[in-house]
Amino acid sequence: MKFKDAKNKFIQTWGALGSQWGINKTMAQIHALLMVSHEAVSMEDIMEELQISRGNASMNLRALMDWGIVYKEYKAGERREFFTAEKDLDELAVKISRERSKREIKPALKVLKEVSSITSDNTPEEKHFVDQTTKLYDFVLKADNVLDKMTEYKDNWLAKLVVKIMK
Amino acid sequence: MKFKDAKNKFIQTWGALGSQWGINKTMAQIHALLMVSHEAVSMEDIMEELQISRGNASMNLRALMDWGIVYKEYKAGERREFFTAEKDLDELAVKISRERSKREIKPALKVLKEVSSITSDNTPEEKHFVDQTTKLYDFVLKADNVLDKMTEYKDNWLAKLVVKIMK
DNA sequence: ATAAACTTTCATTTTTTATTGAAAGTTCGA
DNA sequence: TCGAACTTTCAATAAAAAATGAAAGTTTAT
Repeated sequence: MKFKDAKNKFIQTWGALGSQWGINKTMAQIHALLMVSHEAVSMEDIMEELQISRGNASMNLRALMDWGIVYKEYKAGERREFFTAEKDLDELAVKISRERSKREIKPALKVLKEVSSITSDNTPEEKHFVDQTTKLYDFVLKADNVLDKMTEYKDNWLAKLVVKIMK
Repeated sequence: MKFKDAKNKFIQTWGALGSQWGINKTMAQIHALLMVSHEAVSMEDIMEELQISRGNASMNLRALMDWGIVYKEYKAGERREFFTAEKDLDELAVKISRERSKREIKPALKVLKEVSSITSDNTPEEKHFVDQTTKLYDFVLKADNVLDKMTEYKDNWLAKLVVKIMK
């Protein structure tokens, strides 16, 4: 396979993977493109390479920057802006985890806590509801914490996590 | 909050969370409904409770069964089928992880391996591409394995994982 | 073997989500 | 302070995904 084909295949695959995980295809593709780009890329070049409109490029770049995984870069003597992706994969994992936790998990936890706190009439149905949502709350909270620690400690996560949990 | 409201809120929230993670809303809602249902529920009741069509219910129940997290149940003397969800959250996590790995991660890994194996002309651009995709392959492979072990060992995952990795 | 009771399928329609592109906004140099 | 070079916004449009519902399929009791 030639470089150009490989690059394209990578971008397409990353885009498809993104969709399956609730990230829009173009956003994932831009990210893919920047990840494997040696140097910062201009918006014009992103539009050209991915065959997308200016507005689409602008909005998705903004979203990626909001996620903290793409950065603007300025080149001396150049008016336009260039973009690079976070290329350190540990760092990338940390940022994605943090954002998803903040945006999705934490709000879900809040609701779980709320709904599991109804004062039950103690019909078997209600008891089961309270029991199940309470378990779910505990489970999600625990998972969220583990993920938080794992990413916080990066490479070292296993050792440090053991210490943290043991003590 | 009353039971009915709490139940509804839970179903809506679970559905929204599903969408954000690439699972269709109705599928997640049916799953939510079954999770907090004391007893197995008929298709008719699911349709009624979620206000969805027969076709929709049928297709999403099928999908949930394909994921291995919803089961058919037959009641003595009843013609129609009833459905229940996997309620053990560890088991649920295992099944979801396994399926996502099989359906999404493994195919992505295959592509990553493929594109990182191009014979580079050694332009800096190509070198960076190969380098980055190789790192990504290693990273995803490692993450996939950790998740696999974590879910395989369930409760005990930390202790066993330490043993596994140490030796 | 038939029909009632139920489920699945899938072409069509609806809803949701993403994209476009042109107008408005911004920044910078002269 | 003007205008060129660039970016952002957002109403309109397009594309993708999900839902409908009626016909076809299946199962079971008689």
